[in-house]
Amino acid sequence: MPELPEVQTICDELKPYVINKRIVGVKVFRPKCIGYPSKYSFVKNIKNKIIKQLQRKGKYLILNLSDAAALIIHLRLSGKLLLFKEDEHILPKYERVRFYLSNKKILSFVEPRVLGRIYLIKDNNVPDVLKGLKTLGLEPIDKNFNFQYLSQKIKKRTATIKTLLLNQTIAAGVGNIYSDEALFLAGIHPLRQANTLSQCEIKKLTKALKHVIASGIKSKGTTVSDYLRPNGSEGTYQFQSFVFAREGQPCRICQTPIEFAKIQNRRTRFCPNCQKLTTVNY
DNA sequence: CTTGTGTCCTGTAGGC
DNA sequence: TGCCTACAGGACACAA
Repeated sequence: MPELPEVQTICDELKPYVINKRIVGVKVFRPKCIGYPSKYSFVKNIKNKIIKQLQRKGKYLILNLSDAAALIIHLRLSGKLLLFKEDEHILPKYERVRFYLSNKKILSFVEPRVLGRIYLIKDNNVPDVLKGLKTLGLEPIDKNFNFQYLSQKIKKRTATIKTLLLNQTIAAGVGNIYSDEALFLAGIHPLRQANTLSQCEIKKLTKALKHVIASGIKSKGTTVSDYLRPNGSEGTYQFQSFVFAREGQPCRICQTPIEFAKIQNRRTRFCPNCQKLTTVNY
């Protein structure tokens, strides 16, 4: 599932191939994947736009286009952006949208589960269907994401800390993988109520979030099922993860088997020994 | 405002 | 073999 490090990797690796290239054509195989506007307007308005800039905000990838337009892509669970040459005649399975670029490259939006979306906006007018982009909180790698920030966001909340880490208005770009990893590094059980965390624990969690996101970027993301980089290669963070996708395997610190719990209908992995459910006061 | 639950989607895995 | 169900989960709508 693409989170901040995965989307950052995609952004970085697409850049050299798409900046200042013109979108000469587009094919929409699955109109559902166009979140805004209609398929008709999307196809009509995107043609001949030039990709001026690429950036990432939270888990959103933003392609700034000529004529004050922007293409915004959210990969959700299983979305990929693959890049290949026109003359390679590659037809990826589950390809939903395909962009033809002026350098004879094809940018392919592949999304088996059809939850990912592509939006085309104009003059910075963000439609309601994209309001998550406007309400993003700080990203853990932001220098302003510090103890004060996180503490103020969570200290009075009764929800579990895991739930709040997945909340994009609190920690933009964090998803299931990196929230589990950060909670492990901070020694905090994912089911802890946020308002029971000590100052020390929130400080540890702040540091852990910054660390796992930065490590994820260095590793070019985590490949466990769907995520691939634009050239089809895999990320490597999964080889260093402490808990993610390791249920049943021994904890790398204490050998206790990693467990999982369902939190907000999400599978959450943790070490029952390193991450105690009881409040710890320092 | 906050919290928890249901929904969108479809391929895959496991049960029988 | 083949049908069925549960599951994966990010974001959002909605109810309480």
